[in-house]
Amino acid sequence: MPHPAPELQPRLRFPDAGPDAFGPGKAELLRHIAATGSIRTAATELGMSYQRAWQLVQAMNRLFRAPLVTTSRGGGTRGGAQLTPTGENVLLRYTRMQAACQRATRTDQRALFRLLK
Amino acid sequence: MPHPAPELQPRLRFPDAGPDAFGPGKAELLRHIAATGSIRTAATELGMSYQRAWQLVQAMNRLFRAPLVTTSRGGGTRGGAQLTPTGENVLLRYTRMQAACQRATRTDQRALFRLLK
DNA sequence: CGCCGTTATATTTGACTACATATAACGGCC
DNA sequence: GGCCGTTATATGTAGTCAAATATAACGGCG
Repeated sequence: MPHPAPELQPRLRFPDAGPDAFGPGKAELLRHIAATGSIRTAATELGMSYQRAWQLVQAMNRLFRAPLVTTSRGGGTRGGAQLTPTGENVLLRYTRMQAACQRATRTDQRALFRLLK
Repeated sequence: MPHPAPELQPRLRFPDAGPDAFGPGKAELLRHIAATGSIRTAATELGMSYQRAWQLVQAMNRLFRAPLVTTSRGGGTRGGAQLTPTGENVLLRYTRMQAACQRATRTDQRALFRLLK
């Protein structure tokens, strides 16, 4: 079963459709930053430039009342990045929302995929 | 109660994130075409150019096995556009999926909105 | 006080997108 | 066969966006 049944990953974005909104891209970046402790490493793993990742982090931090990611430069650890409690909270809820949407739309998803070319 | 509680409109797109994918924009266009019987009128109502609407219709028709919109030119009716059964089906299911996602994520939505700036 | 890998910023270049503009084609009806 | 409002297509242009490039700043540590 190479294609276990095509499923759409619901792409939730908020608060609007603009490019600064929080969506699946920023969520994925957040996951990698949490796992690696570095914006640069996360960016490399996702195949995007450091600048792009940095832009996204800035946009995220500006979007919420409190920053989602904190950073540090230099020192013995050579700097790095960590998720704040707010960041962890946002990531947790977003992930849960994705799963909930997936569950709630499974039947219609399959029907629609059968209509695709 | 002017703002009855900010709610995110889940922006479902499939089959991927590309610009040709079916999402809320094409769904809305489909609704207006169904209501007005004209691509041009629908485009005007949505504040977009006819060309843009036409591009979207083309992309939709190419995406699915059967076209979602049929068109006719000239004649007594001066031409127009209608939804095919497939078009009606897609629109129905997409609308239902939106509503299901809305329901399934209400709690997390509110929590996230409280964190926004 | 220099080493190091990271964060942080500025600038330029090229590609892509959106938009306006223009024009053709259609075809029942009078 | 001309009228009409719509569908359908082509083209040039401006505006926007992504990527590449280059460089500065940081600061614990040996």
